[in-house]
Amino acid sequence: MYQAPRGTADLLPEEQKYRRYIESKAVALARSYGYGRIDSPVFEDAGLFVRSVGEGTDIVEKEMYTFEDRGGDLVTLRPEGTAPVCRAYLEHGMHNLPQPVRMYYFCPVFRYERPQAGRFRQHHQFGVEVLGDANPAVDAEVIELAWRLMHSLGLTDIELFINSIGDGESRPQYIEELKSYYTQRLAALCQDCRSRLERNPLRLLDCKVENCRGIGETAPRSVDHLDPESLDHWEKLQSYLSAMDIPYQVDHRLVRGLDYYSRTVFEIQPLDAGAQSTICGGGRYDGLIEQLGGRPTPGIGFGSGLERLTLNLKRSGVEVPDEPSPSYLVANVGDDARLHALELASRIRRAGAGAILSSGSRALRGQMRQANALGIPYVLILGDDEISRGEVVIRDMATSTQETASLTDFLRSLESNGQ
RNA sequence: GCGAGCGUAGCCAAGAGGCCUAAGGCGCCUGUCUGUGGCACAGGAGAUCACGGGUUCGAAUCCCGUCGCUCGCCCCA
Repeated sequence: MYQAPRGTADLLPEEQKYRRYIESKAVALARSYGYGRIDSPVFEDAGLFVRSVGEGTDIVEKEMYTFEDRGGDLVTLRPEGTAPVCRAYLEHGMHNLPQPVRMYYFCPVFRYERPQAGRFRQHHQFGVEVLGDANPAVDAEVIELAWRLMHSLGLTDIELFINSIGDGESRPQYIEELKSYYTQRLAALCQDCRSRLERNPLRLLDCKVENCRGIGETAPRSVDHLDPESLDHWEKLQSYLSAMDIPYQVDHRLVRGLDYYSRTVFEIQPLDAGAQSTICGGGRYDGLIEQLGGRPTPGIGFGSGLERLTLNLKRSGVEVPDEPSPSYLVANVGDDARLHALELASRIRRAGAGAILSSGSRALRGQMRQANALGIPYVLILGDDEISRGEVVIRDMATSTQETASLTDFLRSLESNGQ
């Protein structure tokens, strides 16, 4: 038998309410901040991600689904949400729109990883991007949006971590300093950290190994090596967050695994953090548009994993509303009744209400059971007697009461309710 | 990519070499109730015991491999 590919999952009907819930909250919030939706293709030219995410990153080096299509083009299944939005910004000349341009998206994301709790090969993200405004007030707005999204979902036991990793000017100097600090302590470092030293020095700070952690505590901090403008940006961001009553913690070890970030980076995590705990992560990427061939254009955004959000909703016992059942189930007894039931169900739907046509192959008892199991509030009963009199029995399942009405009256009241 | 645990019907599971033509529960279907749900009782359907190979007179049970899931690392949402 076939199974869904490793690291992928079917989202079954009974799970959809979580996805629907998150989407409706996220859309409402994004729209209230003036964001417009964008949908980009599931696959892109492979080069887009190599250039934006960065050649040395894990994502590009070993996690991308890249293949040659039948025409010989090298394409990649989207491994993250930001680069395609930036590509679209450039492709559609959005710099001619009033700046900044605010966009949000929902999309599947693909990374060839080893699956475990909260980590998949295909997952889904909600994300936002703001392009064309370098002001720290925008950083604060984006972070506030992320923070308020979590709260509107009912996730309140969460923490916000922020850091600044400097810009293209100051970062190389900081990285050099970091390297020399770690090089002096090379003997005490774990194997991974030794290779990180050359490959991705910023990640040294994030090592979980006990020894390296200790070394990281006293390592040079990026915020102490900011150029004057980045420092100003950093300080303003913090004062803005405070002004909006958003509690945050500065985490000097917070770095992110994508090369395009500059200045502000942030993450939101649940308090009882497990391994794959980050439910929202983002940052500023002022050099990215230029990197992709555009004019220098600042940008900032975040991504949030829908599967991880769902996991946390379940863990925290947040009540998510069920998707409503249709109001009516049309039960029928006898071959003649089937035709009339079909017609009645159709007319109910045309009047704008929901109806399920019961398979009349079972006894009425079985049809009632089905209505009960499906949570249908009203059962309409059609048998030979009702049909010959042009009537229908309307049973209210919650109160176990029922009345007989004429079909035309019933449909008329349905239509007037619909308007 | 590395380390550890697990894999018995749609779901939860008993089972530890022969008494397994695999217990029980949930769910599903039917009946008790000739046209009326939720409760109860009775019955029924549903499993090549993840897959492949091996050991043995005999394997769900032991061994090996593969696949999948879970947990940790790495990395990230």
